[in-house]
Amino acid sequence: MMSEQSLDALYEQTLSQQKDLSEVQKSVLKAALKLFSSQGFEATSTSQIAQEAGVASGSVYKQFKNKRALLAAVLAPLFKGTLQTAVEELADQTLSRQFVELDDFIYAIVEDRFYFIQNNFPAIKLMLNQILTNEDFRKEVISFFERQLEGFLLPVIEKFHVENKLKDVSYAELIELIFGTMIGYFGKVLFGLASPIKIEIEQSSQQLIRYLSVKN
Amino acid sequence: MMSEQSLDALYEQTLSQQKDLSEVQKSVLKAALKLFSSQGFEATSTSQIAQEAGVASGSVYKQFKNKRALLAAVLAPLFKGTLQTAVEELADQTLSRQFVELDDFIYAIVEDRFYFIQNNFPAIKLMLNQILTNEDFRKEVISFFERQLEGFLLPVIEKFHVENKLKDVSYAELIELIFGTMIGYFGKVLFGLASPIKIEIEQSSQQLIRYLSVKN
Amino acid sequence: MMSEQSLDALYEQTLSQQKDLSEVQKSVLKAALKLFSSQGFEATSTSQIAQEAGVASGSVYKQFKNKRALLAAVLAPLFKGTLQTAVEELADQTLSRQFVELDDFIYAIVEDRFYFIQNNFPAIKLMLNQILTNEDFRKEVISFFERQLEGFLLPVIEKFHVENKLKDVSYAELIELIFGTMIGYFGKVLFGLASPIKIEIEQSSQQLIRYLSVKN
Amino acid sequence: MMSEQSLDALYEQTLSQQKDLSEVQKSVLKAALKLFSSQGFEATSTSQIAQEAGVASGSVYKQFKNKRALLAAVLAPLFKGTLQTAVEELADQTLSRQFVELDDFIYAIVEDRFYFIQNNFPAIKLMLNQILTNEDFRKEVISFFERQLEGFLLPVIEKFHVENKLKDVSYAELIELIFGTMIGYFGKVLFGLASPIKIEIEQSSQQLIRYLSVKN
DNA sequence: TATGAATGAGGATTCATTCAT
DNA sequence: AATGAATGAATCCTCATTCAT
Repeated sequence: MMSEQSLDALYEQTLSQQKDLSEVQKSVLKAALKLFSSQGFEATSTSQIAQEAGVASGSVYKQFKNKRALLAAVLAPLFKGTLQTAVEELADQTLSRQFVELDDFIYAIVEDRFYFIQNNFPAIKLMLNQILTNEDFRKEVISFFERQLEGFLLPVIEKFHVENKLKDVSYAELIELIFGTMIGYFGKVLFGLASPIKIEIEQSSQQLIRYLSVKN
Repeated sequence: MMSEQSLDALYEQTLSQQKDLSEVQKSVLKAALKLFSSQGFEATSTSQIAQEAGVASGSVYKQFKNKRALLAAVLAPLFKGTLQTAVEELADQTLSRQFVELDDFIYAIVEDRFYFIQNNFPAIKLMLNQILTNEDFRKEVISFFERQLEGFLLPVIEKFHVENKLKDVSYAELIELIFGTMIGYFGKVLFGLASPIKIEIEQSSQQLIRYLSVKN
Repeated sequence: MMSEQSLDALYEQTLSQQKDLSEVQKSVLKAALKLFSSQGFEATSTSQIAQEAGVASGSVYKQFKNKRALLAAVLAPLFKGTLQTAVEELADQTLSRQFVELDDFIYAIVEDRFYFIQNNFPAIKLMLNQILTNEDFRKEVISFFERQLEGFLLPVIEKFHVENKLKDVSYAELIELIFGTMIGYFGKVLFGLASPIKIEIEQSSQQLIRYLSVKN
Repeated sequence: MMSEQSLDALYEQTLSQQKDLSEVQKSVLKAALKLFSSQGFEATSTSQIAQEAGVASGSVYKQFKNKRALLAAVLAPLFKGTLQTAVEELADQTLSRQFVELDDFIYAIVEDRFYFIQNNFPAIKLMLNQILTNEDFRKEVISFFERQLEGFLLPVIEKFHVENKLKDVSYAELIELIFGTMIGYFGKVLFGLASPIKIEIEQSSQQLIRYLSVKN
């Protein structure tokens, strides 16, 4: 089961909560995400965004001070609002399910994150693009991930360690494993090398389980 | 030991062999790599490149028809010349060493590729940047990797399969594992999460060995 | 009497009919005609045009894709619209007047064309400039002239031949005579050697009459 | 600028330069004439000329101070040398032949000038191009023609007037007739409308004779 | 002397941004 | 509010010209 709402859906929520964003502005954000993601930020012109959104070029500047602010508006909710929400949802959900078995927990994480990647591919691509060319943004993303993951991963790990179900891997090692798995899946999708998602989830979670579970 | 020469080194070689590239043009290429990699292609102006290279703006266009051709000149040798050479060197070397043990082979690959990533980080970052916003380039990279890896991986895998040292994993699975490992390391370096390279090599190769060796 | 409206006048009409051409763009066209004509196409910079038109340099490109398109916009109506209209007007007029005498017909043509040349000197100069350095343009002009002249000259010639008022000159010979007369007048204006236009018309038409009329 | 120096000054310069013009420089002049004439002055680059001439780009500047001076060098001899010589030759020849008949004189002039036009078409085209876009150059050409023609035409005209063989046309009218005939022929060649030159000479001279000779 | 690499001013063109309607 | 014409700074690129070799 995909626990993850698509970013677009969560986003829609976020946007409706912002009463000062008109339908027009929402369509601008949507157009900006699409074009920034596929062409890159610099290679996308504001008039192109306006055209894609079906509005006048001047209208882009009604809510967004400039092109940079539009980029921020496209990205900021991604992990200032949406991603955070998504992670919290995951945490709540995983905890609420009271995972008894490590295997189930690992599978749940992988499933959840892979669907997240699949559903939010354009936004993630755009984020990566920015990460590659913006030092400050890169740092912000890092600190965000660290804070988010730490908050919900540590208690669960502690639990499985205590129950002697998890091999003796450090927290850092664990982060790297999860991180590497996600990046690996993203890369495979990017390069068109990915199998159907269910198979990918199966393989990746099995791989992690083999590596992490004391049963192996 | 690291068999990999840094791209810069191999590049330097390639450049010296190209008698039609002046010192000025070499410095232009160097400046272009640096700036394209750190800022992105679109966000880098040719005059900025000229300034970084310490030449006049017009000189950028002496050997390179236009900005795009300069990008190609920065990237093309990366995997049309250098990377190919590097891969061949690895193949020669691994075969020549007549690896008896799978563990040694895995370790050698990981070591070799991790050093390659470390030494050529800017160029790889730039390549990734292009991959994210250029469909054709993405396809070229894919086909390149496929051709290169197939050529030197298949025989070795066959050998270890025959010797019953390698678990029953498909070629595709193997590729994904290696691919994922490399992307994972690149991502960690990108995010500043990487441990010292020797430790990373140790951990990643151990992980792969545990997953691939029949001994486990 | 001058039957010919000046190209500028006819042009103005054409422009007003084009609702998508703003006042700014009309002034750009006017400035372009003036400068292209006096300095040549290549020697005129777009910023010079903008300055002459009293607009920003970027505004030149609002309606005209590029400098070449601006040249086309300046020239195309000249003989794609206006000249054609002018020729048709002449044809209508000459036929409607039901010229009884060859002398009157010749005089009417010369008068009409000379006024046309006088009133559209800059545009014709520009056209000539392009003819000298653009093979394709030259061919287009030739085919245009041939089509236009044939359509309205042949019937009239036939009439006068039948009436035995016109000497036995071929159509080609006639074209050359008219052509040569017009070129001759243009050249004299260009070199500042022309007498007042009424005298020029008188002389040139008399010359043609002497050469063509059976009465001589 | 061409117009800065008088044609006379240019002529002197050119002459002295042309004595020590190497084969290389002659080929540069040839290339410049060819390219300027076919593409126009502005549209022709000096490196293109160098390539056409088979020399290094810097070599173009060895004898010619700049591109403008090269244009001058290409054009100046055209009418300070060739045309002048031609006119003088014509004068000598016509006088030496002691033309008894006006018809022969007219035929000789037409024949001479038409061949001149045919043989020097590229240079004339280039000259015309300059005339169209350079006010000063235009004026100089006019005064040159006037001076040249006056010198050798007036005596002959006087002769035929005295002999009562020439109709009562003014000198100005005569100039215009000759001028118009030449321009007409040039235009016809330019537009590809010219018949074989012998026929053109025949027709044009007959036309002039009919108009000028008292016998008609 | 001849070369052609290097220069940098200048030109075409784009595009983020503003503002009058 | 929405529009889109107008702006002009910035960018890519060319090319006349210079100069060290």
